[in-house]
Amino acid sequence: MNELGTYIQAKRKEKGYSIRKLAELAEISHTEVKRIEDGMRKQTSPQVLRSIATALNCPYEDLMAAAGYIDEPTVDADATAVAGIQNADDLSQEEIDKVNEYIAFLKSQRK
Amino acid sequence: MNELGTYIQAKRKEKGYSIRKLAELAEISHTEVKRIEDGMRKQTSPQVLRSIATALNCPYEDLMAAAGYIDEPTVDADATAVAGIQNADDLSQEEIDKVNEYIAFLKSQRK
DNA sequence: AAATAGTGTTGCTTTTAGGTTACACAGATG
DNA sequence: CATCTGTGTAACCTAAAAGCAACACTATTT
Repeated sequence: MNELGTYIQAKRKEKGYSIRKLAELAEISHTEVKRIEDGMRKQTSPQVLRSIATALNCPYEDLMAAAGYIDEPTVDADATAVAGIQNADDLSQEEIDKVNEYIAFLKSQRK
Repeated sequence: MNELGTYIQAKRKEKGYSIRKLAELAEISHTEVKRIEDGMRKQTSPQVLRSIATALNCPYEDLMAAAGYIDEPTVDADATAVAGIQNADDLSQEEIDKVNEYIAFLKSQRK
């Protein structure tokens, strides 16, 4: 079983779905779900991955990454985006370093 | 002709390649290149797109986006990622606000 | 115990991505 | 003029993705 199959099966069982239930939600055949989980597909189409991602309510990018179609979005990249830090696009390297220092300072001040 | 086909053909002609030359560089059949350019493929595989991107020396992500497989990387999202701000994933809202204030302060100090 | 519904699994069929070959038309070269 | 070489295009074939139908097994229900 490959990475994609492992990922999908884990998510599916986590949700308590049967193969058929997931297939129904994703509007694809249940045999296809099984074959993907078993790693019997060399090139599962992005279209199908998108359907499964929607059905599992998990990020499409994760499935694409598990399938080897894109690089894993780095944790740091996502984290900073989620964090809501604004207007950091045109900072110089010195300024970035200062911001990172400041973040470290803030964390050290936590009680 | 769809977006992907238009993009690839434009890049190909820009490089002065014939259909056959591009196919040779990408190590796929020239008929497949033509069909993709003509938009006769519903689901061109990411594998093939990767080969074409390499042959054309253009970003794979652009082809994936043109095919509708991924979203165009948003400028803002990339900007914060590129900025290199670290360990901001677990900041509280107050801390984020302070960081944003600090960034504004740094910018105001520029001469 | 028999019927029913749910589960995973497997063979068969259809559809389509991709390759191989061949065609028609140009321009260059003998 | 005839032959090669490169261009795009189209017909045919193969392999793989995806769907359909049926199987075996379990658990529940009548």
